[in-house]
Amino acid sequence: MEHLAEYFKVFSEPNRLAVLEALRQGPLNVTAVVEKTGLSQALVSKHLKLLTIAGVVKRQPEGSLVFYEVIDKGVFKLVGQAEKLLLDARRQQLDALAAIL
Amino acid sequence: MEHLAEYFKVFSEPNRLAVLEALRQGPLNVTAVVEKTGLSQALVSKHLKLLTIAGVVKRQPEGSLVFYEVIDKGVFKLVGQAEKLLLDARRQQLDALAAIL
DNA sequence: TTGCATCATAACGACGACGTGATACTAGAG
DNA sequence: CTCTAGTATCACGTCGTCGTTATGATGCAA
Repeated sequence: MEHLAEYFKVFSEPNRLAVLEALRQGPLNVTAVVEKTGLSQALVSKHLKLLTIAGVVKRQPEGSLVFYEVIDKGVFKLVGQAEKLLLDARRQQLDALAAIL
Repeated sequence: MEHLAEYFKVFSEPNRLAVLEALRQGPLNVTAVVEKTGLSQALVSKHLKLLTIAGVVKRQPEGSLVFYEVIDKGVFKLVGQAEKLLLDARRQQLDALAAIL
């Protein structure tokens, strides 16, 4: 249960999520992720390291570049599910509000 | 994207996850959750409030008791999916290790 | 070898979340 | 009305994580 919470924590950070999204369409090297997200290089490196340790992303050096790739694209399904639940939660809250007014 | 991260954050805490699990089989009042989880009353109250604000759980007072209920049981699907991905990530890491040794 | 990218790490300060203990609030029993 | 069980909230200390700046390490080209 603690491990599961830690896994969720991987996705609980906006910038980390942005880094993950940058990798949705395929492998990118660090600089490419930096340009695509607008985050600082040090920060991108940190998040990529976390994602690697979490087993979400795979690190592969190629010459002087280092490419990162999402291992199991099922993570995007997880993200999509969360988005859906988030929308439903919003609707429910509006409904609850409407029931009062 | 920030909101999505916040939503993930809801599930990124072991005790909060435990509170949620306690509600898997149906509505419970606060004391029941306290007994089922072993957490302090104040802490359970806090987590339930968070879950309510997040729209995951519904608060319904009944007499002097207050019952909480999971609104959309799809959240358990989300949790299950995360568990699956977590397991796969573990396997992948072992495979990566085996590829080196 | 020297220089220039690319990437990783260290040290630091700031901010937020967690858990606890104490206290307020509420509804119903007596 | 009073007392009690159930629930919510407050104040506080603690700890983790985030982002930045600066620096270290690596590979390739000239």
